[in-house]
Amino acid sequence: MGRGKIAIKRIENRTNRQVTFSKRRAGLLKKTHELSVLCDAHIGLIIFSTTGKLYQYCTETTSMEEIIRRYQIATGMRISENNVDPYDQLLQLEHQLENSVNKVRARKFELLEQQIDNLRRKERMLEEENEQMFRMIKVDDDEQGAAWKVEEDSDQRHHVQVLDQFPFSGEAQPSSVLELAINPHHFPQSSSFRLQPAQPNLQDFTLHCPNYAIN
Amino acid sequence: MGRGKIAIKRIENRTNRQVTFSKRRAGLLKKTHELSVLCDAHIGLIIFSTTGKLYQYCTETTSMEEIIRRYQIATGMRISENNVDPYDQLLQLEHQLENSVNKVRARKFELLEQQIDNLRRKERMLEEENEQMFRMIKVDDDEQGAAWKVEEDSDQRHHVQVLDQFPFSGEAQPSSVLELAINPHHFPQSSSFRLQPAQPNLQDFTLHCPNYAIN
DNA sequence: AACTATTTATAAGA
DNA sequence: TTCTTATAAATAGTT
Repeated sequence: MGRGKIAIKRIENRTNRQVTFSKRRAGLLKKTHELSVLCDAHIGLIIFSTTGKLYQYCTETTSMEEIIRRYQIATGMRISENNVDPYDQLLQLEHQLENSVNKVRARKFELLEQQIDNLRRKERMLEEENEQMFRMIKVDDDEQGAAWKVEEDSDQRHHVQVLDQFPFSGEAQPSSVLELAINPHHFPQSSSFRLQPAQPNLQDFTLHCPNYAIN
Repeated sequence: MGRGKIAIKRIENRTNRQVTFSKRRAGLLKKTHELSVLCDAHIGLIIFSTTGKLYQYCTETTSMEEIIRRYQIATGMRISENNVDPYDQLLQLEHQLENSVNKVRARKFELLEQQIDNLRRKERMLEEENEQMFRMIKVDDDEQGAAWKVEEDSDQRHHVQVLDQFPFSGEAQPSSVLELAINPHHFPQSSSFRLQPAQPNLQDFTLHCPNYAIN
């Protein structure tokens, strides 16, 4: 329609394209409006020019938001599929943060459990030590008049020192909380306390002092 | 354009309207496509018929999602304004769940801290008890030949029993994890262990056995 | 932006 | 619906 017929393909002449865009855009908006009014249809038309400028038409009795919402419902379009730039980036960031927080939490929990384990072990040790001493006292009571001798070169408070040196794994805190997420094995299990040092000492002590007396 | 001219107002004749809708809809889609191709524009066209049927056109090199996203960015259309029904409900649910999870986590952490506190207290008690007994043995060693007498009616293992009875606050588990969020004071602090029972017993024991001897 | 020859769209009828 | 066709409308190229 015009002085000549044109093929439907991109107009390479810049000015020509711009002019045609203006004319046809107006025509399209007019026809959109006519269809909307004549046929009582809800129409949304969004046009972005090559330069990025926005032109739109929307049926009077509704809004573009309403039409988009209806469109999304009708097509089952997922919320995340639009707003990719600002929303998806936030979503990704959220996931990353969540991931980090979970790692921190897991590590924190691990440390607490280690602490509890260490305390439990220490407790058991102290109880056994305690009981052994009570047994010693009891035996002495039974074997009236018997006595023992503490070797002078043995350190009577060795057991206390051992406990004080107790290298509680997990009780030392990492310099930064973020390290927990970055290096979840900040405190390797191999550095955990081992029971051996304390018990043999107590055993030794007991073996070397087999006899004692209470008056 | 046609045999006669028509006014741009809703076509009341149902059949006529339907026919016009079909014809003009096709024309609009064609013209939309032509504008898009000729002028290299990004166009999205959404049409809902009176009966609610969806027709759409979208420039080939893009997607309706992309156009809607661009439109939302260009107009500053807020995300929450569309998808109010399904999205906001999910958002609220998410917030509620998050809130509950945080309460559960807080309560869990509280329980762990209580456990650690209890173990610490028990540890301190055992160490003191232990040290006292060592002091007794040491004194005996210094006062060579001296002896003590354990009263037969006192329970030598009382200290162990006290520890076994230790009512660790927080170690009993609530029946359901959800209870933690609902009732954060499931285990009141008032039911926590108190130190008094153990120490006096040991003091008593020590006082009653001031003298002992080691051979 | 206005003009206008032509093409295209479509209203009404079949 | 679809086809036909007279006619209205749109618009390409020109000014």
